[in-house]
Amino acid sequence: MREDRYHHGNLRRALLDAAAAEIAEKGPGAISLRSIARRAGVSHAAPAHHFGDRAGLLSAVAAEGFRRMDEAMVDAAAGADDLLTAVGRAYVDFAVAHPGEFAVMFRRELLNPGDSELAAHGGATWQRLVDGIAAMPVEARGGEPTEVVAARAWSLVHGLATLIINGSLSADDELVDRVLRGV
Amino acid sequence: MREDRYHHGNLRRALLDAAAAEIAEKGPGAISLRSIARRAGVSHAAPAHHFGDRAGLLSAVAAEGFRRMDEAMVDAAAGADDLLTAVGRAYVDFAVAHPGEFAVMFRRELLNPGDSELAAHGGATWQRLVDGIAAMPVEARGGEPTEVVAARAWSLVHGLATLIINGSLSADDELVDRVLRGV
DNA sequence: TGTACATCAGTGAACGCGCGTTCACTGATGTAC
DNA sequence: TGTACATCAGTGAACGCGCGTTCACTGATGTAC
Repeated sequence: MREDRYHHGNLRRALLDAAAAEIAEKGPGAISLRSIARRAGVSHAAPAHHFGDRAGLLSAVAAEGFRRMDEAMVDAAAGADDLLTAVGRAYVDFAVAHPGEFAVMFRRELLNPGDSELAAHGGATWQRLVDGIAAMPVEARGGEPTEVVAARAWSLVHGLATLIINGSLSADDELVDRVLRGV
Repeated sequence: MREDRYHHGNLRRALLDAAAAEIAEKGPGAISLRSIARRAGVSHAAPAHHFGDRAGLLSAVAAEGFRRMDEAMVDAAAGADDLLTAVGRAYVDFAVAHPGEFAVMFRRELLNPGDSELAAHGGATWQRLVDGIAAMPVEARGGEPTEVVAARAWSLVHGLATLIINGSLSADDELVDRVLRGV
């Protein structure tokens, strides 16, 4: 695909990638429509065609993040013997591998409240977690209610991912495994 | 204390409070030296006297956050029977009560790398956690190494606090308690 | 196969705005004598 | 107690810059005939 054509051909995709990379490098605050246009090598007005405004762009980044993370978790769950650990591991791995997306996925104040794609994907992940735990035998979850086990599992993986990304904890594979397994 | 004097008397304090409130409302990205000057009711150039620039202001907010959180955790530890839960609870409670400070404390890209006060306070909290766990009897931590237990405890409280603040989990007192206790 | 036309993606100049920074200043405070 | 002076905290006008947004435009593509 030529790079210097008038019609880019896949500009939306290129802008999303540029945005994720920029966020990963400098945080969501440093991003602007103009900065990602520069990064993608197009005119400063082009991003508005695809996303409308900053919130629209970030919402698209977040929605794609949810979609991909959900996908990774479903893949990890397929055929795993320790389901909760496998899915948790997929959560942490995705976040560490895609820090740009992860950095905006849970930042409501940066996103479009009405974005339907975002709402759909965001809710699905939590529901999948709750369903998985509800399906576990009662003794496997120490007799605790689903809600408590789910909140604890989510908190653990979310905190671990966050602390690794911001450099507070090392990304060491074995440490991650032991932290998740021991619960 | 008069409010309309030429010399404010406690402007640094007032600016820090204004910054924390503004961050809690709109996130760290929305903050500027000018916006907190407006909020504090002083001229737009005044904040530069105290903090130099944006990073200096946010570093001061973060440093004070660490100092206060550390204080709260020390208080909680005094005389608690279940030390880890009490300290973890203090961590979550502080974060939920001070979302503005918490939102910048772990965001290295927003802070001054060389800020000595910040470095001192940031390291102290983690060290206190590690020391506390190292002092626990081996059987109380399931024979796991201090490092793993500490990383898990930190991940859990950090994730729980983050998810409550961004609205993903409810701030319900009993849920928090059960999530922390059951580990 | 060719031609005409509608549609769409991206351009580039222009605008007004809030920002950080600079700088000469003014008002208040503290200290020396 | 009074006076002079240094220091410090905060002011307000001015600047250049990057931003989002608008808008008339141009170039490419797809479709009807």
